[in-house]
Amino acid sequence: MILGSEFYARPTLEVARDLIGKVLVRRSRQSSAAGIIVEVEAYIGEDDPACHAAVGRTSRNAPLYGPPGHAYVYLNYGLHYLTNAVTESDGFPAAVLIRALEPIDGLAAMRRRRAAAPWRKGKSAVPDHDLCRGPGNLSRALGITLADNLCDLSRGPIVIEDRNVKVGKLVWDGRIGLRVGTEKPWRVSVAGHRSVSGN
DNA sequence: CGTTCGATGCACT
DNA sequence: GTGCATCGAACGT
Repeated sequence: MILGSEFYARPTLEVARDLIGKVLVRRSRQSSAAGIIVEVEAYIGEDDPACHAAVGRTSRNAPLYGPPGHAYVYLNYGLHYLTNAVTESDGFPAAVLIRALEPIDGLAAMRRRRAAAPWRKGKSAVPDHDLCRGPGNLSRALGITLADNLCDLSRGPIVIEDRNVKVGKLVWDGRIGLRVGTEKPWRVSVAGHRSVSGN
């Protein structure tokens, strides 16, 4: 069952917790690729120094201020697309960053897209459990680009489904890879999962 | 093991 | 001009 906007129109920490174990799917022309969400981070409001909305509303972060249940995709470090789900109410800037997936569908396409990265030329194949490990990696594996920014998560090309997947115990800790706001325990992941980043 | 650092593009000051 | 919500290679223990 595909999650509708009512799922996202809630406090961001609840949405973050409930996204663990859901299935992120991206459909392209022929195939579709999917994985179980095993790691996310919450970014909440203009008072959160790590949230893009901390600088106020700009053209880039405008999706954060829009209706919940839409994608916020942006280019980071000039190299990586990062994928977020917009949460809370229309007008309040908040989102959940999808940081890692356990690949379950479309592995061949994932391997092909990962291998196509310029820095992987001549390198060995990516192990399956690393295909969607890390926010930049999962976006590349699923073929997510700026074209997916603002897409309706209940209509695609990116959708998130509840497939009644059972996952392990959840852990909350500080967000990683940030210069500010690392003290807030707003990162949730499946304890000990191989596909979780930052280990 | 651990830590450091370059690649790379664009939003923002 | 500055600084990233990253990745992975290249070092040093």
